Amino acid sequence: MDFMTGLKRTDYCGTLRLSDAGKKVTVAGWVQRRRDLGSLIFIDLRDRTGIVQLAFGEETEKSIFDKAFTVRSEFVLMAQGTVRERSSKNMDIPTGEIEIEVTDLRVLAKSETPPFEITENCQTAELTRLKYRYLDLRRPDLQKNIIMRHKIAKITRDYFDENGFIEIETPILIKSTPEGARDYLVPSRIHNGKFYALPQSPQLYKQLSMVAGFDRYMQIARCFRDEDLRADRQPEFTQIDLEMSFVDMEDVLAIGEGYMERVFREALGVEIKLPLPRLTFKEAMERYGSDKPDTRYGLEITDLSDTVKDCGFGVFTSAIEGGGSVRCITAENAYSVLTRKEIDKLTEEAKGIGAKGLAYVRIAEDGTFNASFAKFMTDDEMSALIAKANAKAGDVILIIGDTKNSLVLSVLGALRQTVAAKLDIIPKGQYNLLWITEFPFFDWNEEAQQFVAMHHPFTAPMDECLDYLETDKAKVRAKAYDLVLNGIELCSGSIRITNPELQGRIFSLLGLSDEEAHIKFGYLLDAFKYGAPPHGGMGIGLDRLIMQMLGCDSLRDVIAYPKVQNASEPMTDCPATVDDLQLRELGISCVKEEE
RNA sequence: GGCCCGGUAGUUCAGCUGGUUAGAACGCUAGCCUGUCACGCUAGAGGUCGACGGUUCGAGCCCGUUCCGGGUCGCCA
Repeated sequence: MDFMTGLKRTDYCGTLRLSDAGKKVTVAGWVQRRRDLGSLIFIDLRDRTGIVQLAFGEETEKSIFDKAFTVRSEFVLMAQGTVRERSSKNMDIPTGEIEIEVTDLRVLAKSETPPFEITENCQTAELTRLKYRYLDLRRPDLQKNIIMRHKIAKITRDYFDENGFIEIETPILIKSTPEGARDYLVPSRIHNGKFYALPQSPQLYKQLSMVAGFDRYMQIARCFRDEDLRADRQPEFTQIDLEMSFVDMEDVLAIGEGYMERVFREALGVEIKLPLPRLTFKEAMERYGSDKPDTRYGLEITDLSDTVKDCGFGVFTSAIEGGGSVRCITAENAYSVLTRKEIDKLTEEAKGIGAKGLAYVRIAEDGTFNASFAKFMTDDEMSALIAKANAKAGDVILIIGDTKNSLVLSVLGALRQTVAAKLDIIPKGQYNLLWITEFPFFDWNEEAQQFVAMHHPFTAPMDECLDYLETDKAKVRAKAYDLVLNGIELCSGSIRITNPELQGRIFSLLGLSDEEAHIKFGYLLDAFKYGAPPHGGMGIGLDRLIMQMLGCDSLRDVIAYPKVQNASEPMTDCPATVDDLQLRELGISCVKEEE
């Protein structure tokens, strides 16, 4: 093995061009590939900027040539030499017009044969890649993603700094407030039997920072939730956390969408048109069956209730009589894709989410149709339905009826996504951002048989809803808003309650006694006694934003060291057991679960 | 916790109706090769078919259990 003695890197591999010809350079990097032609050897050397070709031939000193012969993939090299124009050029790569005629070569580290090739678009199983994440991250596509992440973080800090925000670090070891998601707990050695929690978000600290007078706060904050993973959900994730004083909802939305405009322009060169479109929660649910609709495609929901309320099909009429509805989506030109077999799959999906069944009408190109319920309907009823659904030859109508409206809508919302994917009608390279506003304040929790806060208990109800907080909870809307990008929830925020009296009222409506409220949030309530400015804010999911901007399917592609589905990390194999001594110091006895 | 999909050389995969010694490509090793750039040619090494149990004369293949991974529902104030 060699040392770097006497050499200092002058250039990155991927940056050299024909204009550098004749220049004496020193480069450093990893061996992408060695091509041995006998008395000619070429080595592709790679660093984070790209690849450059090192050339060894008859003009090369023998000891250098022999060293080049021993080099293998992923060896770490430093090479000094002269840039020269190639006799045969490779126009497929940016440095393909030149090569380095090597005069000094150092092998700084050898490498075993890696478990997978370090190339773009690697097909290797993700688990293997994650076990060797340091090799995976060496691949150009992940390098690109992580460097883009850095760039976006930089733009973020610039934007909020320019808008008067102060970055404040809030603690990672905090008090557990067991509501919402499960907390990750950290045992205390000094206080045996007591625990810290890792923050699900810096919510209360940022509000306290408003009481402290910082006026505008931001933080690129790590957040933790001990819940099951999804492709777009990691147990630890990063949020651009914001809070602003003396603002109403419009001010917060303006800052939020200004940020989106800036980050898309500077990081991607994409222009986002402002103001962003808005939908109320109610409208989003009725048109798309989701509070995070993907508006890149249509397939909107149509209410058929009026059309079928007197028809002969009992499933429909009883749904409506029971206080529910019958609604559909009309999949255009889906006749050949949505076969009986495919519709059976959709039916299974619908049932999985709680629907009792899925009715359909398939209209052939010649205008004839078959429907699962045709025998219960007259011809007139059927044509009225098809007309209301705005369906034509070649279309497929998918219909859900139920006594519960919310179920009808959410099932159609799910089918809408599945069908769009099957029909391949989701445009690529499009970024549909929109705000969802006027969220319900309360959410009925079936399990607990009580109303809980849909957002969090510090969210302010809309002014016009204050009068029926006690009398008609289902109608109360909140000053809460989400930002949705291509069907993914990107941000969530609200204007907060700063009136201690109103806060007390909300706590009691949520079934939280004064005493409980005081134990859990006493410090916040106390703080509000000393002059709390009106404030509100939001959290922007940084990982999800980057994932969408880069067109990735999984958060794991934009997080350097992510967790896998069972919340473990394959490389370090955590979580792991600890010494008995460590447990004793913490006053913890490990109880193994028995069958 | 439920459901769906997957697990065969280092990697990506094939493996028929259960039937000889489990194959291919890439990678790896060695030799040859003066302009390659997915270099080429020749030869070679490399396998507990995720694990355990069962059915069978015989299991990579069938059955059961289990582990691991991916997706999803529940869950995620």
